[in-house]
Amino acid sequence: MSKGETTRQQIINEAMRQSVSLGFEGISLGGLAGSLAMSKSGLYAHFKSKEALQLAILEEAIARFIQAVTKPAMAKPKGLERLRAVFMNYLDWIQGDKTDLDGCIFMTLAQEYSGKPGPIRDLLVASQQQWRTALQQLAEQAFPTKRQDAEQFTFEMIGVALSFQQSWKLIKDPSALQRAQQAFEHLISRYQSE
Amino acid sequence: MSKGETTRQQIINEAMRQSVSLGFEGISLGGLAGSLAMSKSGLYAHFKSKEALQLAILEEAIARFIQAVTKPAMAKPKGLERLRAVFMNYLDWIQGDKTDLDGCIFMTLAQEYSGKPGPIRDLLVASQQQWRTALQQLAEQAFPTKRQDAEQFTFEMIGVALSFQQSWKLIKDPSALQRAQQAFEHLISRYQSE
DNA sequence: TGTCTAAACGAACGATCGTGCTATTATCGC
DNA sequence: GCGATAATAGCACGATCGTTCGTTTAGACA
Repeated sequence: MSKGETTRQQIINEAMRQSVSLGFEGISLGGLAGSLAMSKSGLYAHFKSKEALQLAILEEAIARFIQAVTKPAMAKPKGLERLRAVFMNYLDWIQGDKTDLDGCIFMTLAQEYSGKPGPIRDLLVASQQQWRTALQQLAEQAFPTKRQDAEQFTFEMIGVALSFQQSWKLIKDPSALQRAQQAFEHLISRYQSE
Repeated sequence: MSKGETTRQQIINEAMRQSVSLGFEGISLGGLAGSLAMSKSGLYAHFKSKEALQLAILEEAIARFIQAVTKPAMAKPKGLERLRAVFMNYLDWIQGDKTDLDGCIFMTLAQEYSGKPGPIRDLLVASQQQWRTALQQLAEQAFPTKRQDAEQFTFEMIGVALSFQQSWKLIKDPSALQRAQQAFEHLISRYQSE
């Protein structure tokens, strides 16, 4: 990897970390350059615009999410076990201990770009739909007798994750993780019944 | 009401509307003044600082939330019916048709101030805890035999609301409302069983 | 090692940010 | 209606924003 590509990755890495809490509008190129101990213009030379940097961050985040949440679960056997693994990886992703990102950047951007059209929103929505589709397929495999309810399952599972992030990051409720796991188990047992 | 108090309310009103989608950092006093067809300094004279304006917005939002969600439900009989009314009002609040706020400002601020200490975060957290406590009490009244599970119920119900906002505002899923209602009914029937 | 190209820098741009100050205008009690 | 006072406007401030420029430093390959 060339020198330029290396620093470009470092920029994206640091920018991604800051974006989790500050959002894409909250990060500044000057502040970023300061965090990386380099000049603002030197940093800017790696991207055509701030929006191009934001898109690069989002693309990198999507890749990391798949790498951290989806992919490792594929080692598990198809069905409930795989679904459970994805959920646990998802909670880990939200906690951010392993990715040192404290929080889920997609939840930050979902708020920021709910009412703001443009290429960033488009990519974000596309990635979210892809994620929901993937979850839906996992649910169909886990509950083959209730394939038509997989979309509803996805809706509720995402809700558990969102509630977890809010309880954990904002309220700082120490029982948030336990509550999320318990909610997931109840959700599962509901779709297993009959 | 004096002239000053009137325009102060208009400022807060417009600022609140913009804050839902842009967040508290995203609103600018210049832009706000432009939207209200008044000078930036004329607007600024009503508040000691931008943060004071933000606090005023949040206080007003809390008051409106109670007025729109909590209070009307008190007309319903104690128990499940009242709990259901609160949930429905909550969904209305998130949709924002009646408050013309498109979206729940608390969800926007929850993201923005998760990792940003200060008086705004303090007030936001306090209001959220109050909201959770209120929901918990409603759940205890609705399911008297499962009083120790009321906190878990609250966690999951908030998750349904969060998932609804995401599906409705970001993904624009037309079945979001139905999914939320269905999730709530399943949640209720779980706590009613036995 | 010398040369060419890539990478980083420093300075400056116009614009906008939040925040003061002073002056002008409108409101309200007598 | 007049005078005191509240409300709004105008202007400028230092700072920071994203962006562009020309220059200098560093890396990569011959």
